[in-house]
Amino acid sequence: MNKIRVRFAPSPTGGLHLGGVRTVLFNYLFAKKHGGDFILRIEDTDQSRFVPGAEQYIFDCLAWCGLVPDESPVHGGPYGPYRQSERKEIYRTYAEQLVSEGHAYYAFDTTEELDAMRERLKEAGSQSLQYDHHIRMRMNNSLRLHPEETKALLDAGTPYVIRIKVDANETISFRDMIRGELEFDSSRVDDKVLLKADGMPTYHLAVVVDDHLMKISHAFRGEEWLPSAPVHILLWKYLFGLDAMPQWAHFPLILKPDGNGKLSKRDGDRLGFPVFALDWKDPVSGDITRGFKEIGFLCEAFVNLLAVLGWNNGTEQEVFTVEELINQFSIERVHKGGAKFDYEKAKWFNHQWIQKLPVSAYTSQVLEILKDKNVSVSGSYLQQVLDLIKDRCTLLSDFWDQGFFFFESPIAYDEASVKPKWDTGKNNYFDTLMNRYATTALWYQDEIEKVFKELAMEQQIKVGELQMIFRVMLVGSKTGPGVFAIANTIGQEETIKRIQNALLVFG
RNA sequence: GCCGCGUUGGUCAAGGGGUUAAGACGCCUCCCUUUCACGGAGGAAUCACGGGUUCGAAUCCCGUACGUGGUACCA
Repeated sequence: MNKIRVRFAPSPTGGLHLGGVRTVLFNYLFAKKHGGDFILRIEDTDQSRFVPGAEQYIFDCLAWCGLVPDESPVHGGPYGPYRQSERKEIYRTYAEQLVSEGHAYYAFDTTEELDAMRERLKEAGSQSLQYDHHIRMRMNNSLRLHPEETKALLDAGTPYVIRIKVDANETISFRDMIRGELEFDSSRVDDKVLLKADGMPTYHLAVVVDDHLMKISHAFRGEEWLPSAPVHILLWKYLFGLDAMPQWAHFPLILKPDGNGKLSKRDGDRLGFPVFALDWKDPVSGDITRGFKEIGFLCEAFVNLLAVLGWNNGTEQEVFTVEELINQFSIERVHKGGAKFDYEKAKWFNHQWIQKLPVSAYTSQVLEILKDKNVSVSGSYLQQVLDLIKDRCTLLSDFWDQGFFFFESPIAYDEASVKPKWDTGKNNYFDTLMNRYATTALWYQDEIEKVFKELAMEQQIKVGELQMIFRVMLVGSKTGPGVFAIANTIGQEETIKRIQNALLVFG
């Protein structure tokens, strides 16, 4: 058996969204599981849609996810170039070969003529508006024209495209690793353009040629490609033989959470969640679309949640490391039906990974968040804080909301909770507590709590109420981890200072 | 319109002729915590519909409905 080789072939037209990254992931997992190669090929054949920076962005996304290609325009490899625009001349050769073998033809129809043709078909009540065997003999192409006419047109430099000639009444069948045997009636397949007037190939020609030249063994892509698969099968048959054809699999779509349809960037904006892996800045409008990374996702969680969107291993396991995924992945267990994206579940995965990983794994990322808040702390102090509050964090950005009071004194107090409980007794208690804490020799959690409770007992005040007030003094609100753990972490001096500050407000 | 693909709780889903139809997210209740979370224990909620085949159908077959993708010199 030949070496397993798979490819992901995006076009650099904008941000890389969930569905794209999942396609990468499934390709990657399949390759790694079988000791194969994962190739990244840039499909930049549509010059009108080229977006500067989009290619680099794709590499950045892959790098963040840890899905590094074995071969690509930047990683190199023996089958380059890996950018289709740099392979332009290769495709023409194959297109011409198809023409000379009678499987394709030159078509000189202008855009206007094409529009007129569709208009006529529509008026005639035709159910299909395709350029196919029904109408091709009425169009301006080398099938209908005399060879001399065609030659004259060609010699005159008339713009033309090359179209595949799909014969009617043939059954085109192939096996999809996810969906099983699939059959199409060639009569319904149109004469797709293979080579455009600008000399660039369309996707249809380019995938087949490149998959062959790059020795791709398994061709996986999104379900949106299923309807054009017959064209690709035909091309394989005419060009390289069906025996050489890779095995196919078409992944289900990722759908929007509400309503219906394919998940798009717009849905994320509308519903308030990211759909891109990384922040994407539109080079024209300058608009920034937030990415999973910047919103506070760990790459481990992102990969994990994508993996189980349309795949599972048949057990109850949901949290997987990449190694586990590589080990257990199988195309056959990928679903046929599309899945609606659920952001709540996505966040749950991130929470799981924040708990699963040692805090040292993301300390530096939290440090970045703190830097934005103009807070600088030592790594060891931060690590201590992180361990205390990670349970309550779903996104990395939550570490600020859940732990800001470890880095700065409260600026406002939940007075509504404290006022009703406040009296001279409480005032006296905290005044004394301050002094006791000032003389506490060993500052650690149990001791802090012991001093606190002993004083409460002496003054015969209920500990519960005092604890709540103490918490508000240290934090500003009634939230956070154990109050004595907080006091222990922020330290003796700071604890006393905060009591003092609060006394000024409540007293 | 035509062609393709799909359809198990609100969502992700296991199960592929006999099950009390797993589990997870979310939701609700309770416990824990004199805070808020986390955690723990429960709960509500499902085989799209109609016909077959079969002793028996979520599971196999056929229709229908619904959804979705394609129908470009875009990928």
